[in-house]
Amino acid sequence: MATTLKDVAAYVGVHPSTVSRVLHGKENLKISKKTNDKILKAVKELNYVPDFTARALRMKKSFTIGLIVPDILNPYFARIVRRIEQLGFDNQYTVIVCNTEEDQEKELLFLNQLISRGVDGIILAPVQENSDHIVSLIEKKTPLVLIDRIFEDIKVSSVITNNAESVIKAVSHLVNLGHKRIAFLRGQKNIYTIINRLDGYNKALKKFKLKRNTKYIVGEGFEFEDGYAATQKLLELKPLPTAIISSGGDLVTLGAIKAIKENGLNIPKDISLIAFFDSLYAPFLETPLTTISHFRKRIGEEAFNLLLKQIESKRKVPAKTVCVDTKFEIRKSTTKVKS
Amino acid sequence: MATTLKDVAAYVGVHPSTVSRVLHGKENLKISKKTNDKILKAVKELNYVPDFTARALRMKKSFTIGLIVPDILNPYFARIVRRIEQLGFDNQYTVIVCNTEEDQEKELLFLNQLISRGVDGIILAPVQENSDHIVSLIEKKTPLVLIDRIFEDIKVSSVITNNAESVIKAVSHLVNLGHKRIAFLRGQKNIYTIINRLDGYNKALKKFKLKRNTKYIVGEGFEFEDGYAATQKLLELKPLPTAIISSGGDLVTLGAIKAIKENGLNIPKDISLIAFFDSLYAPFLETPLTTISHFRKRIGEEAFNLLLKQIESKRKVPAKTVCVDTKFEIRKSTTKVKS
DNA sequence: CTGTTAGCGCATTCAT
DNA sequence: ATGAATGCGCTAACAG
Repeated sequence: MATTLKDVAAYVGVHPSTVSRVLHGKENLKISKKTNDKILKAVKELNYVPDFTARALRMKKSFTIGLIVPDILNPYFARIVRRIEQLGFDNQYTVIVCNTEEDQEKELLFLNQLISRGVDGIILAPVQENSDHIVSLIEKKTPLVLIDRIFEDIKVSSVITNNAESVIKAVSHLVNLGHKRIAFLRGQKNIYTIINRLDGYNKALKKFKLKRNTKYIVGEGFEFEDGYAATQKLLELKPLPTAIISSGGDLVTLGAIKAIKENGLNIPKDISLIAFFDSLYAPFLETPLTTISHFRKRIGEEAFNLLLKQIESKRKVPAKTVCVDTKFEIRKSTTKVKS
Repeated sequence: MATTLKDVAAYVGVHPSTVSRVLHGKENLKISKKTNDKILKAVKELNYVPDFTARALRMKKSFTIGLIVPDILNPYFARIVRRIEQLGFDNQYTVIVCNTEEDQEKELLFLNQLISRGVDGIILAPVQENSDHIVSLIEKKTPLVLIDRIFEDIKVSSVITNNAESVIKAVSHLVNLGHKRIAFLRGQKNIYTIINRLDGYNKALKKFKLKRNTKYIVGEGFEFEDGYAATQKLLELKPLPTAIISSGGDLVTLGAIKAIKENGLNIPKDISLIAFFDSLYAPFLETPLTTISHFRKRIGEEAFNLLLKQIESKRKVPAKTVCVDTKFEIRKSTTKVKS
């Protein structure tokens, strides 16, 4: 049995409430130095640790936040999660991380679990098949911050990245190298991020007056195998694309690389590759990758701060969307088009 | 305000305790189907979600476990964490993940935080500078499982891997390729895992009658830069080693690769490399790596099960140490020694 | 079968 | 400056 407030109080010979007051000591005006010291000493001696559960129940504040992401194995989310945990630690918040694996049902389950545990707020990268539960969360005034993926018709604080612009920059780079047939490996479908990247792709085609070939847009999933399969399909096409932009993240890109290699093609000699890629392995790959990467720590920080503001402010904080830039790094996977 | 048991009870016209019973329905023998249904219906209608905090306080059981690892960005731990979270989810436990960053003080802080939050048990990959807090944890009978790193003089359930044997296998492979000057890039010092790997290295040298050169044993840290610096030092040595075994994990190995490249050396032509490496990028690197990797999911499972057994058993469960095998995969980073 | 009572450990309001 | 009383939401022991 752990020692409680009551134990400490009995030990010193005061009332539990006095001990409680000393421990929080907002207005020290109201406690005699003598008992204060005695209590502090007793706390040490008895090795008293406050019971967070009881406190949470009483104060209706758990000093816990929930963080729901698709998958912590994804280096993109891993880094964001790490940063948020760090900031949580610094600010006395515990963070509970949940992995949806892009499963909408799990997201809902986790959300309820977190609510039931009385978290003070939630940071969520939603699966985006459905948004009803998110709306109802907002209605209940649960502090909430969306990352990466937002619903354009729902007003809520969020942190996103400038996906469209990143792709335009990438296409521009390829165009400068003489590429005209640029394929787009979408990765997952129907996700805000991907939709925007695709949007950037389309805009770029228009801007640089390139012909749009629907067959050059492939990919439905976010796993290694999805990238592999989609790229396979791509490489069976008649006029082969001379470049691919992989927007599905690290795993999808790895799958794409495997497919390209298996088709006896060389990166970048036969085909150039630009990828949304966040792991630090990019420079060490067989062909060091030209990448679009994220300032992941920054994203974590923005999200945490946005949430903390909501939690700690008594009044409703107006929704705010922060957009974080991406980083374009040219390495060896892009080169001039074969003439 | 969320709806409570009381609200539901009032709505139906029964006593709160009845609602509670229905919701847990152990022995349904004791509740009339009629009220049961009425209550269930009310729960739905009022969208009642039980308050975990209150329940935890009352039952002295939080359905939460703590998981403390050095760093979730490390693919080794990331996968283990993911698996444990998954199993937690399946078993109705929430898991709180903490990253020590190899900081002993942080470990202690996290431990106290977890205790204070009333976790039902803890899985810990300790920093291993100190073990007092772990001993006192055991004395308090907190269910505990150590992973990866254990203290030989402390009896507690744990999951480890057969480090020494893995290295012997690696050395054997190199010896078969004709290598005689094999260096050992330790990575971090004074960690159970590393000590054992080094031990395996020494045993292997003896077994294969290779001369031991203290200068061939380098490395003190677990970061990219540590691997880079240690390898630099190694490559300044007079008779260059013909092979390196990197025992410091993914980041250290990446650092080593960078150093080797910068010295104008080729893997494996000039120098062979075997690494403890767990990310799935290994086959995609410039030189696909010959690796010793872990069955990380398995490790997570063993740890979780060991913990769950302790948590759910009423009587003390005898400490048990599970050893999980490693996987040796030969790729392109090892070859016959130059003659 | 169901209501009553009690209390987990704490913070807080009201006394004094 | 401190004690007493109350209750957060829930479960469990005991009645009936």
